[in-house]
Amino acid sequence: MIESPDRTPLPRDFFDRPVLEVAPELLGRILIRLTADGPIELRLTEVEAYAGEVDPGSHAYRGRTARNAVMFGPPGHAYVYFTYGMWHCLNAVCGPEGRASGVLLRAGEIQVGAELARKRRISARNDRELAKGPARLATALAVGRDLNGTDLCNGPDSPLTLLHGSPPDPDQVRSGPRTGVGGDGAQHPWRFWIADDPTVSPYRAHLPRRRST
DNA sequence: ACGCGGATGTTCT
DNA sequence: GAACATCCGCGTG
Repeated sequence: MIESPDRTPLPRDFFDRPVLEVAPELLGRILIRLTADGPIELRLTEVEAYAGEVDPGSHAYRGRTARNAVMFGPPGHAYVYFTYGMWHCLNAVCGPEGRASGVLLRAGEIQVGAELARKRRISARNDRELAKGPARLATALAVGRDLNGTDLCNGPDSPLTLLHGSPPDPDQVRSGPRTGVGGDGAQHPWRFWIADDPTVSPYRAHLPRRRST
């Protein structure tokens, strides 16, 4: 028997908990993005936890700024940031309010609207690569800074919503060091993914870039 | 398969 | 002025 996925939205209470509890439980959840051309739905397969002001890897480590303000607000909202001059990444803010923690949504499987995602991800060589990586995920789902602060718990009429979906068996959840995080934030195994899932992005260690001229 | 450098612009020191 | 929660294309093996 296959149980059909639960298509009700995750309640705010789900996010209003310590981020290390929430992050692994986001695996298997359904992210719905409503675009003008139609809906895109993605099943989350890889996430990373960022623990706020106590976490050297977090954008909130040095306190509140204009960019990270949403992380300091109520849980269950989208924190979208722009990086490397080209890319956007999407987080789900967790609780309690003021803790400035969040979960980076790193990868997933596009289940609905793949034809829409392909238009934005021309370089993807197959559908498994459409959302294999945090910036690819945001690109595939047309997530930009305009969605920063969006309430993820509003229901399916919202531009961005997280549904209960079908969490994997706990035996299938893996964890390891976060990708692209260096320094004192590198050691914690705060990256979570579904075992053997082909849409999970490859691990890359943090590389200090040599400065060019 | 894997490693490297360039792209690009916002944010913070 | 440097770093950046990244990705892509091209080189080598």
